[in-house]
Amino acid sequence: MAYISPLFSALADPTRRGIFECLARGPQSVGVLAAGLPISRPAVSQHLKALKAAGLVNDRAEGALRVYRVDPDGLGALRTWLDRFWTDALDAFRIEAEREGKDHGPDQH
Amino acid sequence: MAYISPLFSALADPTRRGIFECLARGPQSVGVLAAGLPISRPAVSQHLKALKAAGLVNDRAEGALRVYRVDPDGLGALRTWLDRFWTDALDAFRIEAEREGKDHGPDQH
DNA sequence: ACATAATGTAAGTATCTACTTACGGTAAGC
DNA sequence: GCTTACCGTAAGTAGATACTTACATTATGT
Repeated sequence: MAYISPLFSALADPTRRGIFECLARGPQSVGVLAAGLPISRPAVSQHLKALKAAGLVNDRAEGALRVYRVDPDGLGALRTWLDRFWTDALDAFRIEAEREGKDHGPDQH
Repeated sequence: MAYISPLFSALADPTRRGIFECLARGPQSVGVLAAGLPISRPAVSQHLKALKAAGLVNDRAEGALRVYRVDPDGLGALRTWLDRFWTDALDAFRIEAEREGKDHGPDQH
């Protein structure tokens, strides 16, 4: 689970997450993405680089343009982590509830 | 969806995510958590403060100790975001696949 | 009341990060 | 070939952040 940190780091920044959400509505080139944002185009390139390193997006050359799109594998890894975590937390809750009920229940006067 | 950033930020740091994963195996006090980590106890307190601000953990006083535990609402918010995103991305993929098939399909000589 | 234990907070610091501008490289059009 | 368009990278900088030590606060035990 060492490759999960870049996923969270990539999605932690609001601007970068906005770029990712925009790509979720369909593939897009760097220039078009930058045109709809209040930051420079190189900044968008750097964000896309981070998203790509995290496995959240792919890129392919399309003529002179470079089109980025969401990579489902990245979201899949996040989903896997979250699911495993969800079950662990629920198990802990169940165990804790049983322990509370037996050993530390509220005093009935 | 403005409250999602602290969630990702909180889980982006490996140390803080480790604390959260430890809490997923059951509630724990600050001192015990710090004893199993290579950082100081105040650092653990600060991480727990961030996790609490993100809605990922709760804390309750238990005598002189302060016990922290996972708050399922935080994970639920993450799961909701991820699910909505998952469906959006899949829709975009389907639409893109149809568009590719009609307008830009590979040339069959 | 006093001492001890457990924790949160304040202040300081080194590192990381998100941006900027400047520059280099590749593809399309004349 | 030359220009133009699109993009990535390099270098620099202001702000965020993850730690540290020192101190304040609250609860338990004698």
